[in-house]
Amino acid sequence: MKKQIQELLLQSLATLESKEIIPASKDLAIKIENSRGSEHGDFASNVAMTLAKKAKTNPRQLAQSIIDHLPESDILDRVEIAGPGFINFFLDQNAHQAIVSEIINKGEQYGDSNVGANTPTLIEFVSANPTGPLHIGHGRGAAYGAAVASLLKKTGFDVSCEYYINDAGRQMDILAVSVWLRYLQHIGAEIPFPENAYQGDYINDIAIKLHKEHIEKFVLPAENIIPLFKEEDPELKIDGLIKYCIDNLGEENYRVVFDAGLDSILITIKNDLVGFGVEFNNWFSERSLVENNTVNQCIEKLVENDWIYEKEGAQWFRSSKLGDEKDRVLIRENGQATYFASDIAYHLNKVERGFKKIIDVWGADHHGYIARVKASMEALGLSSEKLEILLVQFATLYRGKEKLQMSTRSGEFITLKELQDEVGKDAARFFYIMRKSEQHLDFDLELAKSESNDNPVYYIQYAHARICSVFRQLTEKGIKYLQADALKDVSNLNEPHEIKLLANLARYPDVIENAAITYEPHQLAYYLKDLANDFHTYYNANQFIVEDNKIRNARLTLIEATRQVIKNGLALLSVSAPEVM
RNA sequence: GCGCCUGUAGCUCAACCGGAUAGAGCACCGGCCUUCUAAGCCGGGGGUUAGAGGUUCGAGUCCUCUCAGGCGCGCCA
Repeated sequence: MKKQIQELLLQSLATLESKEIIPASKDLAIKIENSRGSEHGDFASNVAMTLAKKAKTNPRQLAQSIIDHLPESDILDRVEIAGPGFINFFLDQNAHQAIVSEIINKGEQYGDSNVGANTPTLIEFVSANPTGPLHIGHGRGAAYGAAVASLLKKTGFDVSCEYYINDAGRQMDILAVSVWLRYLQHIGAEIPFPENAYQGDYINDIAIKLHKEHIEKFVLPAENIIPLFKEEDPELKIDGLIKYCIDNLGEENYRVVFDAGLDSILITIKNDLVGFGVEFNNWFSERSLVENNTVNQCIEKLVENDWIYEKEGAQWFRSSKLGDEKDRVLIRENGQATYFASDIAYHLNKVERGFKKIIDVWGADHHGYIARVKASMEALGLSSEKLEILLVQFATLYRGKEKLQMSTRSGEFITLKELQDEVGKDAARFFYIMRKSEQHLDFDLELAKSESNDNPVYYIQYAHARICSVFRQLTEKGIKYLQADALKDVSNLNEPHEIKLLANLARYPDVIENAAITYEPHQLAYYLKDLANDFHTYYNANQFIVEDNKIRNARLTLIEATRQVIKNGLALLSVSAPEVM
């Protein structure tokens, strides 16, 4: 609808250009917005004000010329000038009513568009280190990433979702050692446990399973291990333990312990995500980049173009030449590549797989990382404009007024699974995306759980269930409703609440498109609340099942269309649309 | 100290690349169930958009400074 108005405006402006009333210009950015109040019509444009200066006239006069040259159209009832020079468009009733059959005909496809033009798009999100179960902080990234992915799919992007598994690097070695030490303790060895190793109970579970499968294959004498705890620096202590473990268990056995931890945690993560309604097309292993030499090749390429230099025994990347604050280490003094080195290879790989749009969803604590990744892409001759990094601020969990603290290392955190078990998937998913991603999120467990008026999820779902209920009533009363016939009666929709609902239903495709291209799923959440409100108001003001056949049919098709849009919108957020509540 | 994000009603938050009288929910006050689910609806009070300048027809939105909060500034990931 908006597009049609835009087209009319463009034609009028073209006429004015040809008459030289306004100067010709190449790209006219015509902005049409949905009017806020109905007294300003259905749509409004500010072109007259933006063009007035160029046309050397005043806005209201120009607005009049524009209106005078608008082509005839049956979708418009009237057009008015208002305020400083706004042009307000009032839609004809028929145009409003036509949306009902459009929605019913398109069904689940209502709201789809092709602005994405099948652009190959990769969205990487969650990508939590496999060192423990997902906690509620990861949940926000999961819900947000999944929602953005769904929106992009709906708007015609060819989307692939990916989880990057950080299965290489020091954190994973710490995990392996944590498992190994718990395993030794489980067998009965009197060995301490470092405070900076992973403390969670899940480590014990993995250790016990390891013992069950491999018996005492990984036992080393405790008297050789205990001296390693004399080291005072906790970081050096754990490094010593890692080294001892690898050296004395042997690469092969160490890998078994390492993989026991990795695999077990990864399975948990996958299951939790599936339960949360989040599925990935691909799980990409960091280790694979190291093992198939992509990381080395990448570094060689940078060396060739003089992006690398040596300092203090390490290999540095000249990221400061490309907008970063400082240069960054790629190869440490000990010969190990840094996480950043893998990440350069990973982003190169993403481009080489043919993705034209690459989206990374990161926690806000990684923002300092953006400049170096973009720098690395430029250094490799790739356009960093393909890369879109979306930051998600942290979520703070509250139980009523009480703030719940957490940290992964200490093992004191609320997992995503626990959250879901407590508040349910629907509320969890909705609450996570309800706020703009760059806003800190206060997640109140009590509120999410409450099956009451304060909970927006139920408010929307209730609208859906109520509509389903009306149709059940219809059946009970034995009243016939034939959709195809009923659609012919939509001209009976003229009550103020009906017009409001029709107008809001028509907005849906715009909402989806805008939410998608700005990566803001919260817009959809707000829209659905608004739509649900329109419906509840209508429900309370007008009776649907009335004597008059035509009016009854018209109203039923309207709420049927409403039901469809609510269902479509909730589906995008992976929130269910119950038929009974 | 430097960089990024945030600051809107008592609380939690919206405000569509700068638009018209800044909007919702919660909380508070007052109404609506012999009629399709009251998990609902209607009405009311509540604001110097942290503060000060600037840009222009027009600023919560853009620029500068100040104040407050969060995060980052590793040869960790």
